[in-house]
Amino acid sequence: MNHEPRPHPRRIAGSEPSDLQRELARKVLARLQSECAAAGQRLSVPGLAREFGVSRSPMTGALNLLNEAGVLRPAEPRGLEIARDLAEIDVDSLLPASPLEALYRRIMRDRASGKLPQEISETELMPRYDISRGTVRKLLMRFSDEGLAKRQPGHGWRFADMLDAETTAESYEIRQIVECAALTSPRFRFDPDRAAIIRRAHERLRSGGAGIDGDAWFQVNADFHEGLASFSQNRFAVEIVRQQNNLRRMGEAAAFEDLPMERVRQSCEEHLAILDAAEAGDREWAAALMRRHLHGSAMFQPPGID
Amino acid sequence: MNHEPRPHPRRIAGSEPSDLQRELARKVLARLQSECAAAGQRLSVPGLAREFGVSRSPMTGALNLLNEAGVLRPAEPRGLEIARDLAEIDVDSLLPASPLEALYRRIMRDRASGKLPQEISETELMPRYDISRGTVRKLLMRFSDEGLAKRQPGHGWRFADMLDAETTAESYEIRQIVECAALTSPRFRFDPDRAAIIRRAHERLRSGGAGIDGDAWFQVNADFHEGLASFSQNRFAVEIVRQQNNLRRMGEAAAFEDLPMERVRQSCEEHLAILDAAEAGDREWAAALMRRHLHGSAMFQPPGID
DNA sequence: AAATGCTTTTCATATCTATAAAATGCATTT
DNA sequence: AAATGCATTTTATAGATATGAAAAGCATTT
Repeated sequence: MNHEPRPHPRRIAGSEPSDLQRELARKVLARLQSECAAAGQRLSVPGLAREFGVSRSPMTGALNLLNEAGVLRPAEPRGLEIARDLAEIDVDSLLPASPLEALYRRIMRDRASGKLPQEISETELMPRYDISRGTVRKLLMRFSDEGLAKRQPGHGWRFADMLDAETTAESYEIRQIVECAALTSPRFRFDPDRAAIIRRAHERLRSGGAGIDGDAWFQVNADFHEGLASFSQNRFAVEIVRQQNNLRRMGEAAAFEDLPMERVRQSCEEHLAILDAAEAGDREWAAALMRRHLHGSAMFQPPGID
Repeated sequence: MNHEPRPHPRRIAGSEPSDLQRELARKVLARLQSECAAAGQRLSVPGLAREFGVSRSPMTGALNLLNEAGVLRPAEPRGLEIARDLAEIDVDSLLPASPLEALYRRIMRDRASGKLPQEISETELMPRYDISRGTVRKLLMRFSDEGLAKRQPGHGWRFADMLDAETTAESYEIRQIVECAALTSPRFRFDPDRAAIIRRAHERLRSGGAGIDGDAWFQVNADFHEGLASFSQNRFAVEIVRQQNNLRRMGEAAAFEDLPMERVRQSCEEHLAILDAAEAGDREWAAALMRRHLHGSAMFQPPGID
């Protein structure tokens, strides 16, 4: 046990950042984009740390990462500020997902496509993806958090049901129930700022800019449904919508087919109409539209188009 | 590394059974009670194992435990059968909960009563309850499974909000939405067997037999709501009701006050009326009663009385 | 007062081996 | 055909240490 000064604890430029720092960097960038933040704006580490529920250390690392990537630049007399226009940046190519995140998605795809069985043991996964038990645990815990897997009583884990027609029908039913009720809840309160962000995302998509892949559409879609649910001021409603989104994400991971652009555009229109009705205070009408929207989507397999 | 014969892998009578085996034994006993199973009935290990989702090994251990406790006896020419009348048996005193289970409840109580903060680290819990890190993880994972705690991005865990008036109101709102919708779902299918079990439990409670503590009432109550939700044939509805029950269990763990017997009796009546309406096929009426039932309960603090 | 940059402290992960327990297989019985 | 009892294999937990990362404190700057 020696007491020599240890190496500098902060991340050295060029060394590998932690998974958390990478993910934070991606989230911060995405958030700045959705806010349409402009070059020159300074960023507050404590503020962002609070917003994302972490301490200053990893957030400092995340901003350094963005600095190295050229998104931010040192500000005078200190701190960091936005270095350039963010609208054109594609988050995924500038800051690839962390290895852990990539693995997570890979496993999800493998499960969705049937390459992984519904029930599986940790030791089965270790050699398969060449990872340690700890990593397996971390990944499975994340699946568990998102309601996509459960630990079985004795040994092993079990992925959630999905894909099959029955589960899909039940999913649409519960979404219809909860989302429509959220719209007509007495505690409903429309949040214009959030609505504006949702609208902007839809319009960008509708106008057919670059990078409209399935993932992008899925995210816009999920944000719409989650956002509307959040207007009900009921955290459980939001939780339910979020979990349903996760489930659908898993189902969709299987379908690699390109999405029918026409359907996407129509869904966008429907979303915007619902948003308009909600903003105008005509919540019964918004709920009716939502019911129809979800009902219409349910008719089309595979899930993911709504 | 030697190759001498290892000790017998099956549990030796008198040695400590595993947590899983204890919990299985308790569940099997409870299930036999609710079925009003009679002395002399033989038990099938493979059948029970399948029913509870485990392999034969732990189920064999669980039945041996019940044998040692005098609930079962060896049958001719082999196997085990019920040894005596089960109606009078109090599960908790005959087969105390496993140490892990006891710890789980203790932590829940401590959290509910404010002895534990909402945010907490694993290392804080280790010395506090004198347990290893592994045990802490297992317990926290269970809290997480039941929606009562979440891992935070960086370090530490965070228990779910509860108790405060706002969360309670949101909880009642979502229950009203989901449970009433479940009753009027087009896929609703009444299950007479399950209903009979629920009825029996209520009647036992109403007639004021021995051992009517808060826990017993809570369980009957939870089974009622979960059972009715299950008639909707929608697994997500059941999941939601279950999670809400877990939340309320946590909230209730704080309130040690004795329950007002009059309120319990009234709730029983309301439950039975809802069940009757559902059985008679008058589901709109059942939903109306349910709405009123949940609304009435919401007026009374603390939660737990419904 | 609030943010920054750095330091110190606390916390959790990685990795290993030993061991306990659950899952599975199989011959045998009914 | 299905259940039992026993044997074997597979799977996960326990315990302990080294190490890396996040949280928290503090002086300094604006």
